[in-house]
Amino acid sequence: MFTIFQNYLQSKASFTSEQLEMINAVSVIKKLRKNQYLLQEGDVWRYNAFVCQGCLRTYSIDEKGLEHVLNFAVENWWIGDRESLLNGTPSRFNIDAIEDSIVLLITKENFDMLTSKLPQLNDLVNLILQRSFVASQNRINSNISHTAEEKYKAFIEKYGPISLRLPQHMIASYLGITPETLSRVRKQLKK
Amino acid sequence: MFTIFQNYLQSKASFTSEQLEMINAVSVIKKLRKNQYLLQEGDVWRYNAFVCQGCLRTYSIDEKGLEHVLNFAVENWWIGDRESLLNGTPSRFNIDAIEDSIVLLITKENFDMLTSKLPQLNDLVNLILQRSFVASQNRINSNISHTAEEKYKAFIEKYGPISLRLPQHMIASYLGITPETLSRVRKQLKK
DNA sequence: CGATTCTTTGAAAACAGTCAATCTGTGTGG
DNA sequence: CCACACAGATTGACTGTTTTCAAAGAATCG
Repeated sequence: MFTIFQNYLQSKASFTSEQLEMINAVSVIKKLRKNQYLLQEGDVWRYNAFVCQGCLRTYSIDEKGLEHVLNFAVENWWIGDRESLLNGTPSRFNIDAIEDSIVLLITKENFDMLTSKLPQLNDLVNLILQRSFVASQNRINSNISHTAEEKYKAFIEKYGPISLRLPQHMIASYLGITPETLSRVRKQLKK
Repeated sequence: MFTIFQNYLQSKASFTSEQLEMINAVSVIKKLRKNQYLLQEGDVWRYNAFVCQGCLRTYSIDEKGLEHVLNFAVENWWIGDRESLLNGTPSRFNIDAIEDSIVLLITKENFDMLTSKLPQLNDLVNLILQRSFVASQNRINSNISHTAEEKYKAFIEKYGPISLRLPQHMIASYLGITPETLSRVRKQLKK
């Protein structure tokens, strides 16, 4: 599993084997069964987490008990609750595995140590943050501009083959529509 | 106007007067009349911009010619198009002044020079980026979870007195609803 | 195979959007 | 200073979309 992470790192920047060893030394592998929590609402999130294998989701639960999917993450994506990590506050979100998954965890303290010693890693993380921000701005733009059908098409476009791994009711939740509406949208599009 | 920016910087981190001078040296003040563009769709955005005075908005225009407000920014907020800045691509957004405004501009090149020489500034910018990301994630969560009325109440809650400076049709656009719907929501809430 | 979860479908109700008209306030030019 | 134009906000009637509730199929898992 370290190999997957190392391949990812090498594809994004250049690291010596000593540096990779340093990263390995503070990385912890965690296996998750389908439906298993990685983070539960109320807990504080203290890691940087990289998905080696599988698929996870971040979601909130509203007053009525309804789930709202904020993000998905598959192999080679990062996942976590940045708000909780940044402020040390209890998380308002849950993260769980949609498939059996393997994630690589590095505690905030260790990660900060790594980024201070490895400028390439620091730059990489910063770039990812910028891209994440841009992506979420674009998602907001899509949310306020488009109808259910347009949002679904844009989602399929953006997620490609990954979308086939996601239950429809979770995609509906991600788009902010009901599963019934998504089912009808799909029926429309089949023609 | 530099004073406003310096006060802001000092309130967030500690800078020597030489360092502030270095920042001043690459800062450009730009005055904007109400309705004047700061950025037009198709142009490349090359700055980091700080609002000293006034109020601006970032918005897109869809195929039907409708405007969709992505963000507002008032005094002591940063504004710009990070996607265009990061990738050097033509912007898909417009930024214009809602009130007569004054912004402080620093080109990307100069800003990178500053952050490489001033770690406090680098940390500050990184913190802002993280907070911006968290804020936009929360906005997405609100978008997919709430009705028009709930979104409007959350908006007023979050923007406080600033909301009084914004035309209603722009708030409606920000929330992804029509001006008529917002007007009716407000009528409801008056009781 | 039986149980559970997910998806689809139907009908009715709630909600938001569209179009058109009116009202309000602001600012400009005569 | 008034009159007028203009942009923004409100209202009403109507349309269309999405949700809700309920039930029936399909798929998945132990």
